[in-house]
Amino acid sequence: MSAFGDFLREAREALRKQEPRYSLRQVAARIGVQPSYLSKVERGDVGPPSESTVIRLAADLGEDPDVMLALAGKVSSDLQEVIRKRPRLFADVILQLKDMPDRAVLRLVREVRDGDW
Amino acid sequence: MSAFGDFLREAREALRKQEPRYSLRQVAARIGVQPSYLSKVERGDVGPPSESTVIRLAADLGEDPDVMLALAGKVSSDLQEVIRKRPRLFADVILQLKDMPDRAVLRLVREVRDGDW
DNA sequence: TAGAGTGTGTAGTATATAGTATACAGTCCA
DNA sequence: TGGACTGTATACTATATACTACACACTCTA
Repeated sequence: MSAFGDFLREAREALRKQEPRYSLRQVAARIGVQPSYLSKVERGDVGPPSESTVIRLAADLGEDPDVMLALAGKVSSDLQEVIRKRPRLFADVILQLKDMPDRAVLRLVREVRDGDW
Repeated sequence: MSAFGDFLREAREALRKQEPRYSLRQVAARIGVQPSYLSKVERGDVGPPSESTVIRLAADLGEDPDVMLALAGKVSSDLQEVIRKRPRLFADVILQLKDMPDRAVLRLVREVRDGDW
């Protein structure tokens, strides 16, 4: 049971139904890893790849890199920069998010997106 | 110039003014690392320590572990679990936070904290 | 029915991470 | 003025990370 691997395999298989260029081997070739490795990643046999590999993967599959990085349990390096600049603030946000029920987070996201900040 | 190291040294030196038990060597001994290593961390000679070491450090100095982890550019493993459960949602929040000015984030944090979610 | 393409199993590896071990020079103060 | 303490420099290291290389069995189709 691997969140990242499952997501990856489903996304790739969905694309593969339309275009054969989304076979495991061809994707692996395009993003520059061995097919055996990508296979292991998809089956959760090994952990999620490095940040740069996740990003190349997201680009090839047309997925949102931030979502894929989140699934991989990583924090993108540009986000790390944001955090580093205001760690206290970020820690506060995190603290709130931890205890918040899903609907609250959803509401928060919507408010943030739609509000005039 | 190391955000984590500077914060650490300042926090420790401040405590040291009151109690000599906050010398570099004694802190190192209590949290279970070599003094030479802690010295390098404080001066930014090496990167921030591992998550568990950061947490022991925060506990010994009476600092907020989430703040220190944020300064270390890390995401605590329990937060990673939260993210893993709803990566899309989190990616959305992150996306917003990236572009938000400081005052907006502050306001957001306050609203979240004080609001009845 | 051979050849191209498919996914996967096994074994090994380069690099980064997160430190250790020991030695050294300076300070404090009894 | 010598012992206990301070921080730091140098050299080395165990473990984890993020893969590679290659071989194998299967399927599809021309």
